[in-house]
Amino acid sequence: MSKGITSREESYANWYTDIIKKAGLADHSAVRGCMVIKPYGFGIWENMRDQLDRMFKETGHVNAYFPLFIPKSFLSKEAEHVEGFAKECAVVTHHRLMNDPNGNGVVVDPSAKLEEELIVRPTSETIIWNTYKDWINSYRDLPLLINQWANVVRWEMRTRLFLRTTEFLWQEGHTAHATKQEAVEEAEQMLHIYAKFAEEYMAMPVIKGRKTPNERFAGAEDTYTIEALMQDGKALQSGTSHFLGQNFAKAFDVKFLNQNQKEEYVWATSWGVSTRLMGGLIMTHSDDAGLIVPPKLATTHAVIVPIPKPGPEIDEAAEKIMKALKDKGIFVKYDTDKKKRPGFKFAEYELQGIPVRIGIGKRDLEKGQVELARRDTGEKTQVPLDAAAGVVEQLLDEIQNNLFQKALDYRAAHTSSADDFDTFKEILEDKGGFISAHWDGTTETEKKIKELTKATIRCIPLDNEQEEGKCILTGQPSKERVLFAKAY
RNA sequence: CGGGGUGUAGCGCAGUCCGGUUAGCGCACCUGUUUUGGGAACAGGGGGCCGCAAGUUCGAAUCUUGCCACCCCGACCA
Repeated sequence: MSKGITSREESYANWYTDIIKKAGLADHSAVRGCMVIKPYGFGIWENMRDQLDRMFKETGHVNAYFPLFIPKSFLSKEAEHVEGFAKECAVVTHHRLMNDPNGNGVVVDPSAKLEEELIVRPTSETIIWNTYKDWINSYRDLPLLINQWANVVRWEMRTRLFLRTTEFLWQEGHTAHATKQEAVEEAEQMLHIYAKFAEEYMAMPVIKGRKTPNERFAGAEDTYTIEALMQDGKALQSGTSHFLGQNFAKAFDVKFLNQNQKEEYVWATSWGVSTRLMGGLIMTHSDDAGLIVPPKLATTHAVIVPIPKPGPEIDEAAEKIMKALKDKGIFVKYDTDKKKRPGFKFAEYELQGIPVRIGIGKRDLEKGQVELARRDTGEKTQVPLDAAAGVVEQLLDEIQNNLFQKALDYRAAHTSSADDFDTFKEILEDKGGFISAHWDGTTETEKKIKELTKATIRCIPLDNEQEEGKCILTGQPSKERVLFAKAY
C-alpha cells in the first residue's frame, strides 16, 4: 500500500516505528534510548502542550521551573519514592573534563568529583517540596497550584520511540492544599482534565480509574489514571494524577499555620502527562498508509495539490481557497513543488496524516469544482470552488468525530468480561483488549495473574458498579470488577 | 541484564563464507529533455573514515581479537 511501511498485521511494532520515522515525527538518536523529535512531531506536541497549558491555566494553575538536578540526599527523604526510582536514575558525579594524558581525547577529571552527587530528575517531587517548605507558612499561602513543563530522565532497560524513552518531555503539576478533601478534589479534577483532553482533542477514548496499591506511584496514597486501548489490544497508561497525602510534606517538613493557629502538614497532589501521548495518538488512529492526525491537533489541516502542477488558473483558485480557510483559522498549505507529481504528493500527505487534501485540476476548474479527499476514510468528493472552504471546515469536524467514534467502537468491541480464569486467558489470547473481572483485592493475586498471563490491572474504574462475585483466580469473594489488560 | 539480529553513500541493501584491479545496486540528490488526474522516463553527474581500535598479511569491507552503537523478543518499568 505505502512504500516502506510494514503492515500492522505483519508486525505491529515495526509498523509503529515505521510510521514515526517515515512521517517525520522522530528518529532514534546517537544516544541510547533517546530520540530526536523532528519538527513535524514537535509541532504536534506543541499543539498538545498549548491546549493542555490553557486547560491548566483555566483551572487556576501557573507555570514555574525547577532545576534539572536533584541532590542525592533529597531523593531518599521519602522512603517509597526513592525505592520506586532508585534503579533508573542518571547520576552526575563530576563537573569537569580534562585532556587525556595518553592523548585519547578527554577524560573525566578525577579532581572534579562532586561532594554530593546530583541526580538528573526522574520526577520533581523532592526538589519542589524542598522549595515549598520555604514558600508555605500560612493557610493564606494555600492552595499552591504550580505546573512545570520539563524534561526528565528515567534509565529504563528497554525503550521505544515516544512510549518509553530515556529522556522525555512532560508536564508535572505539584499542588499543595490545606485540607485532605481539597487535595483529593484537585487530583480528581486533573484526571478529568486529562480525560477531556484525550477525548476531545486527541480523539482517544479513555477509561478513568484508580490504580491498585501495587500499581500506585511511588510515594502516593492514591493514583488516578486514564487508560486508553491501542489497536493491537494493549492498554496505554496515558496520564496519571496522584493524591500524595502528607507524605512529601512530612518528608520535607512543610507545615502551615491554620486559621486556628495550629500547625499542620500540607496535603499534596502531583499529576503528569508526557510525550508518551504522541505514541497513544499514533496507535489509536493511524493505518497502513501512514499517520492519521485528528484535526484539533494537526499542524496543517489541509493541503492543496495542484494537478498536474501549479499554473495561473490553479494558483488563482488555490489563493481563493487559502484566503477563505485562513479566515476560518484553518491552516492550509499549497504544495507548489513542480518536481513531484500529484500521485507522489497524495501518498506523501497520506503518510503525514494531513486531515484533508484539496485537489485542484484543470478538469475540475472547467466545472468550477475542486476535489476534497479525507484522510480518515479516503473518501473523495467534488465541491464547487466557492463552497470548498466551508466544506473543509465541516469535514474537519466530521473527521474529528469520526476518529473518536471509530476508536470508541474499537474499544467497545475489545472490552469483555470474564468470570473464570480459563475464559480470561482465552480472551487475552484471542483478541486482547480490556477484560472486566472480579479480583480478591490482594497484591499477591494481582502479581500471580500478571505472572501467568502478563495482564495487569489497569484500573478500578471510577463510579464502578458494585456487584457480588468471585475472584477469577482464587475464588475469594469480591464486590466489584476491575479492568485487566496487557499494557505498554 | 539474557536471547536473537544489524552496522558498507541521506535511506534500503549486495559483496564478507573462499583476502587481490578503481567497492557495487535501487531509491533519494544535482543538470538537461520529454512528461504530469495515485509514488514518471531517458541521458549525464556528485556523494564512501566499508561502526571503532589493534593484529595477521606483499595486500583487509572480507581473516583474528577487543570494543562500541542500534533494532527486535524477553525480564524490568508512576
